[in-house]
Amino acid sequence: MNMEKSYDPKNIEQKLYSTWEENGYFESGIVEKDSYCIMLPPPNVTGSLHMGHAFQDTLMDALIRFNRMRGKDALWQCGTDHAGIATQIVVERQLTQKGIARQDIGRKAFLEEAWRWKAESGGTITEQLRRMGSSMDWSREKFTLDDELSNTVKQVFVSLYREGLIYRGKRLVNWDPVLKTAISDLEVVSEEEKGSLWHMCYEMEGTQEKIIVATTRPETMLGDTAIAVHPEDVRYKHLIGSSVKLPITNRLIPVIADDYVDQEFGSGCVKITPAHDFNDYLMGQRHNLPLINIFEDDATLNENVPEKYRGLDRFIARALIVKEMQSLGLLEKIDDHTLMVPRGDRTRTVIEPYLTDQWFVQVAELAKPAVEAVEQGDVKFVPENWSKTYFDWMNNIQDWCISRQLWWGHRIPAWYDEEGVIYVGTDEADAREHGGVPKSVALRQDEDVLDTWFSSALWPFSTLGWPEKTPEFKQHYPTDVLVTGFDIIFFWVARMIMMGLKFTGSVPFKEVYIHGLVRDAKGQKMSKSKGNILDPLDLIDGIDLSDLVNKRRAGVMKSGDANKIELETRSEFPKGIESFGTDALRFTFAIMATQGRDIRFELTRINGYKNFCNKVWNAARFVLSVVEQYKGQTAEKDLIIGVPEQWIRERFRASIAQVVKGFNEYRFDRSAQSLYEFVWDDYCDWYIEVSKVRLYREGTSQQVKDGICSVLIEMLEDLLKALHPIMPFITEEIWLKLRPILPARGESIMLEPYPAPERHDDAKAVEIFEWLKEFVLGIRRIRADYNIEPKKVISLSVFGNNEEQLGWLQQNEDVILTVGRVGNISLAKEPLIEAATSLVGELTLYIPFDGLIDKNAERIRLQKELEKAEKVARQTEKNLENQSFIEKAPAKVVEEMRARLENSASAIVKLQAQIVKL
RNA sequence: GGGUGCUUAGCUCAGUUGGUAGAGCAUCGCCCUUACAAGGCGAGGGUCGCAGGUUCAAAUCCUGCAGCACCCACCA
Repeated sequence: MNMEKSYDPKNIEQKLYSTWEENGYFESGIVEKDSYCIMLPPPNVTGSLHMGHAFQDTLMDALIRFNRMRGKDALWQCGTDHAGIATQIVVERQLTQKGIARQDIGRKAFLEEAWRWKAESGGTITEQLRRMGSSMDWSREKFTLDDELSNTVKQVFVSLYREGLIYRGKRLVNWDPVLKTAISDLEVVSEEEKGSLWHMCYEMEGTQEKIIVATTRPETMLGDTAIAVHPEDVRYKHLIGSSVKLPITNRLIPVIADDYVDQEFGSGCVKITPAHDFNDYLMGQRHNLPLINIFEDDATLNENVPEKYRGLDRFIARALIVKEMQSLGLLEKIDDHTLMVPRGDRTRTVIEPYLTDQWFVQVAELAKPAVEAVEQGDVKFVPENWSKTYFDWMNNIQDWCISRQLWWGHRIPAWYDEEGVIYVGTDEADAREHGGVPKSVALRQDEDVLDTWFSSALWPFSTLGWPEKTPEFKQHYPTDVLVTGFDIIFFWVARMIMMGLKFTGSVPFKEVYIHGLVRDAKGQKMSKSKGNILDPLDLIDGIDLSDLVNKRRAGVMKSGDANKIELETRSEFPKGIESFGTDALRFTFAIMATQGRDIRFELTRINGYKNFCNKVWNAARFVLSVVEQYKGQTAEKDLIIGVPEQWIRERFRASIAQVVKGFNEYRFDRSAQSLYEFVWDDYCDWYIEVSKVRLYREGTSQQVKDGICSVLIEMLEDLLKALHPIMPFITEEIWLKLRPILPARGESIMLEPYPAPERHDDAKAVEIFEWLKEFVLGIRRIRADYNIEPKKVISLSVFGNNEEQLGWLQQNEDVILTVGRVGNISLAKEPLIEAATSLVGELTLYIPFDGLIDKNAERIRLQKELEKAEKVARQTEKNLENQSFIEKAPAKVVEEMRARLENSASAIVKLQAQIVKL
């Protein structure tokens, strides 16, 4: 059996993945087994994998593999999203570089471009998902613009429309003047920015009186249709009902009273622009004010403003308005002011409230059952506190603007006749039939497409073939868990719950696991523009410094920033990034996936877990070589299973119980931690070391040797299986090498049953082995404290009259002799003086000075031990002297406390005596 | 203006119904011992953000405060 001396993930991973995929191991069968199903949050089809994906995919894959091994019919439904805005921006940018605007080539040609781009780059992310080891069912891969999914979209749209839950109307919406499309509230991000508050003077009509209004957007004055004051404001009460002459346009507008106005802010007078502000719009409705739209769709000024301002950009117009007001002597003052500026999440441009015809979903009615589902626990958020966030949003939910003035997406299935009457249907024929429109009447389809999130909201059932009653839908819906980030609870999670309940009658998933954000080592959010992103593939394969620098510089806009980023990158990664392999990356994600906290990704951590991979690799290398050398033909029933064997089995049982619990509770950190400790501390540091002694020693019977070999193998296989959901590649690679010496097994570790936490009744063995560990540690501490050369063989004396422990000593003498580098062990009839001392259970072990140890040093060492014991004694005494402790604390705790005091007291006596003698 | 999370060793973080404060990395010794130097063996290091309260007992429960981060919200 040949294994390289150290683990090298290169070459192994991709080969194994191809085998798995080719053999169909990822595919769910519709079989007589319980389903376990996860929906992959579909990544943008033309996107590429970032650390957030890698993290999320690791967790999902761990769950899927774990449940598959536990005998479930596991389906990880995968696919990609057409990502309307994001993809359209990319394609438009490509056209712009060729000097073409999308309007030049028209809708049809543009869509061909977009599909071409999808074909070209659509494989990137799916290939990267494969590199992560993701065991998703590729045979069922979907795309949101597939015919099947598009049909679902149309059906849902038509059905909601006919029920009156979708309507079209002229409303003030968030308008992105760069993309020239409406966007939803969620796609607007408000950011605090420094700006100004301009105080402008308006003259009253007919009197000389002036009033002052404060505004952050002077240019919108061209669309003002009122001035509002508070009805109780004594300063302005007398003006209510009179008119103001709006400067520049010289229109007359009324002064109105509305208690929305805050008397304390600014001057207490508010200019009202109903067509360009959400509050003003509402106020306009209350007071029947006219709406004057002053913008074109690109936010240049339109024909409703004085001629000199027409065609100007809004910000240029702003400056000119301020200048003109100033020259008219109507600019009172300018204050610095920080305000929340609404920006588009894709374009970062300032969003305009803009009056247009759009399609909306009336959400309140859908939200109600979706809230109840979470209240009743049909959907559970993990961690639980996210349900509060969900409730807060759902209880204040606004109608959802679902139309986008884009081309890439699901075209709205609505048609208009000459008079603009709307006919909705799954296709034109259906719309005609439903609306009773004869063939002779020409219909034209709505130009707009649906918000990408509309189709995403249907993902859990559209991918399973709904509305057809497919076997997949029956088997896998509702799905088990949705794994996602908090940032799309509103965008996606809430909407899936609403749509799922509305159309399938049940929730789309039973649990929602919300994970944290992956940040850089300094705790900063990773972003291209900050130049601090790490590419998961670079962590897997490694990257040299110059490539890394170039990659990071490329994401940055300003060249000054790029230089700064280059410097930072060079100091943080002086040698670039070495190759860590997928398993190390995945293990890092898993062990850092605690709940309710973001994770900081540090190279030191992943490096540590790469070492862990190597540790597993070498343990396996050891087991395989040792088995080859020492294993005989002992029959199963004749194997001698010793104390260490019983102990390691019990340790595994306890560990695997923790691991299973961790997976069930989405505490991947605990599962991973528990596995790490078992493999390294228990299996490698103790069991393997102790096994060596007994295998290498002459005179060990073949039954014992075969017992050891069989448990070495058994534990190795079990730990590989236990680790497999987190580290799929290395575990498979080793398991395949191990398989020839295992009883009949299947083709792949991923199809093997997950180890179960079976009961072993090995309490005694555990007690003995833990005692043995203490004994060895006692020797090691003395050796280390006195710098006794590791090669130096020492003698040992033991004093004590605990027959049981003396028996353990005798039974395990060989282990102590070898692991402790001890030449011989003798029993002392009385305490020794000229020796270093260590207390182990009821026994005292002595290492005679023999010139190795200085008497004074030993006295100091014992003094320290004594202080420790005294501290414990004081603490426990304090408790036990307290009457109310004895009365009120549980008996078990009191008992423990007594035992602890007894132990420390006996240690104190022994240590004091020894110190005195010295 | 509301809301959520965080504050524990030098760093990054665990700490599950309250019952002797833990890990990894880093640091300091000693070892290239035939699975692994990507390793082994050992050591040092913490008034658990601050102030109160509940309790026999508080890192853990309650209240208040401070700092940091994030989310939501129409103050011109």
